[in-house]
This record gives sequence, structure tokens and C-alpha cells, in this order.
Amino acid sequence: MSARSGSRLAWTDVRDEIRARILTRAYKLGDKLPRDADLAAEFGCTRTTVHRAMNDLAATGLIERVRKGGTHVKADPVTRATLDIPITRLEVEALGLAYSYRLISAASALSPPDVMHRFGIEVARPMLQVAALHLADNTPYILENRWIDLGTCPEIANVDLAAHSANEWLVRHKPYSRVELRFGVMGAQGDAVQHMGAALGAALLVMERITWSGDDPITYVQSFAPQGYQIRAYS
Amino acid sequence: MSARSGSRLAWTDVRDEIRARILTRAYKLGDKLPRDADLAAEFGCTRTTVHRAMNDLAATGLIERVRKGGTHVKADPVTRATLDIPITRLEVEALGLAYSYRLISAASALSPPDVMHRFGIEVARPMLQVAALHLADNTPYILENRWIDLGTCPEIANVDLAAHSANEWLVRHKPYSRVELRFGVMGAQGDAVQHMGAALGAALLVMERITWSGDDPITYVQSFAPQGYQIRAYS
DNA sequence: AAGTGGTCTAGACCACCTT
DNA sequence: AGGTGGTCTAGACCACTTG
Repeated sequence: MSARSGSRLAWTDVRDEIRARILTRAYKLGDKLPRDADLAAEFGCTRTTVHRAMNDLAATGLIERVRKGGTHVKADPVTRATLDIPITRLEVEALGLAYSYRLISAASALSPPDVMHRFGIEVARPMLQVAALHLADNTPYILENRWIDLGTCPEIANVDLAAHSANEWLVRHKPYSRVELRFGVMGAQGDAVQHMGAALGAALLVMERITWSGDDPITYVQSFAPQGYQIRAYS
Repeated sequence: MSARSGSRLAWTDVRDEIRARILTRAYKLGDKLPRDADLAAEFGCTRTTVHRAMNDLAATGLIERVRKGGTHVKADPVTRATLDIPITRLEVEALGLAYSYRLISAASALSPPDVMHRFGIEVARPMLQVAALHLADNTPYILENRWIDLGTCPEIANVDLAAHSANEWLVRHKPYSRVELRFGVMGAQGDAVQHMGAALGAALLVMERITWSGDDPITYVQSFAPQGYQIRAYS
């Protein structure tokens, strides 16, 4: 146990000790762990403290907890990590590069089937479609093709999208309650070739972001980044 | 407030109410929120319950908490999401496809500088380099180029890597305490062309995974996936 | 039906950071 | 220096799910 003797036991100490037992295989994959109450007795702390430690381990995907079923070390561990995506302008500036932004087009239209599918809606809704290019030191950084729900977000119609990116405006003015991200890859074609100066077929990272406020669609963005762009996640 | 009248207030109700106030901009970006104790009084619950609700919101990146400084709605929100990456075999099988695996090469070597850099170590260590191909319905699914630390993980030398993928063996036998992931993109070349049957320059998703047990390196993998491969994250 | 984790209260003390 | 969030205890009740 890593707690300094004399000091009270912290929940992180309990967590680290349990994790250590799993790492050293004192508890093996699939094993059932003692009940919270028994661990609390062993560690000389409250069940609440053990509970918090176990909760943290469950959140990282190392263990699984089921009422009455008890706590088990996961038999098929998954690699779980957390991903932070800042506002694109801040991301560029954090790299020490000069940010600029160019509006390509903005037009109202009913949501096409693929966009409806992403949002999980059955009926087409009026949306604003915005294409824009983010640049770093005048080099294309991210090309985005975005759909914004005009029902959920009517204010966007009055925003000067040539001056402020929809990315930044939405993040600052329309907090979401749920988000889904998808990452993939494709060869450059069409707009990407035209606006990013990419060679036809050049490798592009494709990033899709879908956000909702409750069950209401906010925005769906398809972003394209050239080779060299990197996304980081950590545990 | 969404709690059924008569029932006790749950921490999720408090969280949802606070979140709703942020979404509706009753609390604006950058605003300071009331002290936990005041919110507890308003909601008629304990400070502990408010604390748990606020902690959850802080974990999703919506608010920021500082001792003595109080709780603020984040002024520069980030899109935060969680990513799960299963064992590759299970991922393929979950798609309803037939999984197979082919060992390409395995050889001991001292860690080269780029690998040391990924692990954040200064001194070269003996490692096992393993190249392997995962297939789905006999089509190349993921090509991986892996380095395994023989100091942290000597047992790997006795594993029949032609029969079991290092991916699965490590995940099952060497739980990590920390992981870092990176995603990028590149055009196919060298091994990718040779082993995946990719056209030269074809877009490939590059996924790097670095794991540690405490401060000890476990493995560094560079994985390549062809167009069509997709990674999902959610909040 | 019963056992296990999940949550809430009430109170206390602590640690950290801002003022 | 003082206020705020962070944590721990002790006890109770609840909810889910398994045997």
C-alpha cells in the first residue's frame, strides 16, 4: 500500500492498490474481486472510499461491476482513452502558427438522407450547409463541410460566417449534450482537391462530428485534414 | 427539475439541471456558478450530492473547478469523447466477418530512437519487433508493426506469435496502467504496399498505441488500416 | 429471496488556491 | 488568511440482478 503510514487512506491509494493487484495478476483476468465491504475491512476504510476507487477502475474499463453479481476483472479488456478536440483556431494557435479562415459557401437546404441518418432522424429538416477552410500559416489545415439545424439553431442565420467560423461560433454559443465522433481515411477528390490543393487521391484524414442538444440535432461536420495532422488520446 | 416529486433528489437530476442551465445559457460561458453549498441549499440536498454532479460535468469538460476559485463554465469548451478499442479479433468478429491472422516477422533488437522517443526513455532497451497482419474474410484489415519491451515483458519470448497475435496476448496478459493513442494518415508505401496489397500512395489510417505499466514501457504499435476502417468515439 | 453495488445524509476535517 | 472544493466517516436505505 502506498499511503504514507499515519495518514488516512485516500481513495486513490485504494484504487492504485487494486490496480496493482490486477497488473501483477494477484487478481487474474475474469476473476471475481472481494465485495466492497470486505475490501473496506481489509484496508481499514469505509465502503464509500472503496466504492469510489472501484468506480474509477470501472470507468477506465479495467473492471466491471454488477449489482449482486459482484465485481470482476474484465476478461476482454478494451483500450479506453479520452479525446479532446479544441476549437480549431485555438488548436492552430497552440501550434504557434498563424490562423486564418475562409468561408467557401453557405446555403439553406433540406437535410439529405445521409445527414438525416447521422442524426438518427426520419424527417428532413431545414438546415444551413456551410463549407469552410481553416488555414495555418496560409496552408490548408482543415476543410469542413457542415450542416447546421436551423430549427435547433436559428440564430446561425444572422451570424457573419465570413468573419467567424461556424466551428467557433457553435462551440461558444451552442453547448451540446451529446457528441459522436468518427475517424476514417480517404483519397482526396472533388472539393478537397480544389480547396486544399491536395493531389487527386492524396491521403486525407476524415473526421465526422455529430452533436445534439437533448434529442435535437445541432450540427454534423465532415472535416478533412491532410497528411501530418494528428489526433491524440490518453487515459 | 426532472426528479419525480416525492422521490429523493438524485445526483443525476442535479447534474442534468445544471447542464440545462448552461445549455439554455441561464449560466453563460465563463460564468461563475454558485458555491456547492448554495446549490445544495437551493436543491435541498447535501453538498456531497451537488459535488458528485459537478464532478461529472467537470469530467466531460463543460465546467472547471478550482479550490477557492470556485466553479466556472468553461470559456473555451473542448469536444471531449471516449474511445474504446477492442482486441482486433473481437472487433472483426463483431462485424460478422471471419478473422484470421498472419505473422510476418519477429526479431529482437535494441529500441531505435523514434521508439524511445514515443516511450519517453533516454536509454535504448532490448525489444522484440513484431510485424503482423490481421485479416477479415481474408482481406487485409490491419497491418501492425509492434515493439515489445523484453525487460518489462520477457514472457513474450516464449509465446508462439504465429498462433496468437501479440495484440491479443498482450491485452490479456499485460494490463497497462497508462495508454496514449495517436491517429493520423499517410499514403501507402513499403510494407503496406507489400503486405496489404494497397496501391502505392493509397490512403491509410495510421494508429499508434503506446502503453506503460507504471513508468515501464510495454509496447508501441503502429497500425495501418485501409480506407473504410472507422473509429468511433462518444460522450 | 437475498446479496451486492449504488446512493444519500450529516458532519467533519483537509488541501489548495485566490485574494 | 480565508474561502472553496476535495475527501473521509458512519450509517441507512434503495435498486438491480442473480441464483
